[in-house]
Amino acid sequence: MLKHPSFLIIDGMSQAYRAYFAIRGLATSQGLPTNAVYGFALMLKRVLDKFPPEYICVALDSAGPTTRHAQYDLYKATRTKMPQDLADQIPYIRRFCEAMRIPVLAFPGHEADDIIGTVCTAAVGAGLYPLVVTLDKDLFQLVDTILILNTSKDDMIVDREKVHELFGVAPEQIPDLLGLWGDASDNIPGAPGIGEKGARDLIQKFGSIEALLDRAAEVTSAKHRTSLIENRQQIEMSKRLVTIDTTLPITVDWNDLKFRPPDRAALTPLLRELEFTGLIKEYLPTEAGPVIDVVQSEELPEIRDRVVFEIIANRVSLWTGKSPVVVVPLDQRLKAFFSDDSIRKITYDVKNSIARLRSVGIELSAPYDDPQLMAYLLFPNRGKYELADVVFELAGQTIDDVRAPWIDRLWQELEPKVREEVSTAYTDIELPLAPVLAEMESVGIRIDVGVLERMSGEMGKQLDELTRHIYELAGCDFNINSPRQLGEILFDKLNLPKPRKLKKSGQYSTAVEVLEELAVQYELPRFVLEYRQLSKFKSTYIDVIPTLLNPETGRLHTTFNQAAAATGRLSSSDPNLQNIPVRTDLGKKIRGAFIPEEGWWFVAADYSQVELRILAHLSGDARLAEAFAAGEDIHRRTAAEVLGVPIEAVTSEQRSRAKAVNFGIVYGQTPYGLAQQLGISNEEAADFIARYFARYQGVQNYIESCLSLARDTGVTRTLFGRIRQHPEINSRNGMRRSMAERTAINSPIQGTAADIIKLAMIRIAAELRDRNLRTRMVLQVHDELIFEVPEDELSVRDLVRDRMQSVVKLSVPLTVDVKQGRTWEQLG
DNA sequence: AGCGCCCCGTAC
DNA sequence: GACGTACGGGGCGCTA
Repeated sequence: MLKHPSFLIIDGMSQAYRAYFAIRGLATSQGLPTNAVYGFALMLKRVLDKFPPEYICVALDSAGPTTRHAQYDLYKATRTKMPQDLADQIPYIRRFCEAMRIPVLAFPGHEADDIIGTVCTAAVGAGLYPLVVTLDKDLFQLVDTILILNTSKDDMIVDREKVHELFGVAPEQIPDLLGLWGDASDNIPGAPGIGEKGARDLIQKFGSIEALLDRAAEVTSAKHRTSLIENRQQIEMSKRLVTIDTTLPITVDWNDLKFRPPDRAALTPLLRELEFTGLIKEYLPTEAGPVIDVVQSEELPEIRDRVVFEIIANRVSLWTGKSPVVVVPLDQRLKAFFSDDSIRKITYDVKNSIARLRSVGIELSAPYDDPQLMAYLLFPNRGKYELADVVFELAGQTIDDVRAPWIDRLWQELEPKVREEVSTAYTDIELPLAPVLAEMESVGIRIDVGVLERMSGEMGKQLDELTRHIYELAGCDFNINSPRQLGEILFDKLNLPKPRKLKKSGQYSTAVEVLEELAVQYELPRFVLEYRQLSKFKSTYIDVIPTLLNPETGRLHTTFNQAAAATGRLSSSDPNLQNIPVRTDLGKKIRGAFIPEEGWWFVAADYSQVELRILAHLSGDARLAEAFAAGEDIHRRTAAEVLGVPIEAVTSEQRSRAKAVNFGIVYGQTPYGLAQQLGISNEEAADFIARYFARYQGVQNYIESCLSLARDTGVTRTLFGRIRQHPEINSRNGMRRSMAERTAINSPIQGTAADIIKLAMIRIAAELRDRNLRTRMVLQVHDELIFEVPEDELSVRDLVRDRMQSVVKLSVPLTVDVKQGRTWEQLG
């Protein structure tokens, strides 16, 4: 990813500050505070190891007023003075840089930002690629000229796309954004009443502060419009203040900035003086050889039958079982290695590795293994499967930058267990699914951004209006988004009938059931309910999705998390496309923004009642199986059975109650839960459930045997052997025990459904490929697959239905409904 | 400022 | 307390 020759610039002040606050209490035995120097040195080592540059410098502020103070006498006026024990460490940071032979650039009257801007501009002119280590938002305006490395965010590299993702605007619009937003730490006022969100919306719409001020009359929010008109000069000045000057009168001799090895004679005593004994080893290794060699791929060391690989940025780390870890560029020369079927390739997070390899035209060939998927299958309750977490849990070790040997160690430990415990789920489901998911993520889904933008504008207006009404009815302004403030207004100020209090916070609940009940009688909660829905949809979907689009293709690329849900389901994030609204009209409108390629179709195929069918299969309940075999409306049939009425006589009310019971059974429902759901008494609910079990005794017996097995073994399994532990199944704490019982009932059912659709995805993906079809799978929503299909391939509807239905043979039929449409909405 | 927890709400 | 699985936004307190 990084281009060479690279030029590394450390924003010394921001790094010193960060280290100072992040590390507390570090000092030498003499009492000299060293936390900032230490943090700085640690950061530098990490950065140099990971991104060894050709040129390097550190930029520092100088004491005294700068050109910005001349423009604005209150510049940084509110900033508290640098703490003395940090100021005392700055000379040591300078000495440290000197010993490292890294030039320090600082010029009286000029800020580090402007120095960085000027030097980087010159560097680009000299054919270098600057990488700036900083936390300062201002510098993001230079991205493209530079890349930014954020060491406190897992070494995130910020490029143009990332700036867009973080701020919603292009790098060159950052001064406009900050000019409106202001910057409290530098005492830059910005536009009063316009915060981060407001500023972003306005800049996205108008492009720049100049255009915005010219066309202020077009601004829809009255608050924003007034602020813009009244504070014109202040806003223009704010923009000037946050704009980085790239034209300082500095000349750079690139020979001085060449990256050189440290001056050992100076560095050793300095590190001793600072008592950084650990760092002496890091910076001045005495061991025979380096741990990491950078070599060309022709020089790969002798390979054994398995090789661990990891791809970071544009480098591939390879580990063959003994030092060194070899680091090679990610390019076509590795093709032979990755397609060699005599080598077992081991990588952590194989979906990601496959995607990275495909980006350079390499396909990962079997055999391969992924200890992350192994850990997920063996311990699905963990929730997090970052390498560091898993190593810590399994080996109790804290890992460092050299990760490949840890991956190997995990593989050695987990591989036999996986083969013993969850072989089918691993070999036949998760491993072959990874390349399918990688492909789906890379394909993405097309978005009609105009639909969302129009909705956003309209909803913004409605929200402004609702806000006005709500404030009026409340008799004061407050934050409607704050459940606490809302609760106080409704129940303390206005004395509406008080609801239950929440268990963790003791606050009044303002959940939808509570507000709906109040809404029968009062106006305010009605408005709040409307506000809630608008604001939820706008902030979660409508305003977020456009910021996540690939700017070149206009497509949206979610991440399908393969090691996340304890039951074996996938999850989706950034954005979560598995919870796009579907029920309300507004939700449908959002789905209308998801579109296939011009002239193509969406085809959706969903399993009908898959969890109840699985329950029928797993339980062997004859009555339930019979209903499915007969192709009956299952909820209607349940109502008829439970209420003892003919199926034709079931009312829609009765059917909907039966539906709630059917769902409840799958979730391990209690009478109380059902009563809440249906608004009936606990006794009625208990009676309903009892009648259900009397009619469906196979289901009752299944649940009992499932619990009994869980109590004995501590685990449950799906039809394909996917395991889940239930450690609290025998807990003496009743609440925890009940929770464990519910998960023990639900997991085999939900997990089997997950296994089935995953198998179908693998089969369908293989078939689409083998038949050279252009149709592509774009989404999975637990029991539904969505495809993007060219007009002349619409016959894949039959293929998809058939493969989904036949992927596993159950004692009841699996049926799949297929629909097609020109938007996602039309698939509903 | 960044993180984690809480409340709330969306999906299946 | 009270029906399973997720993700995520905003509020808010804590910490650094």
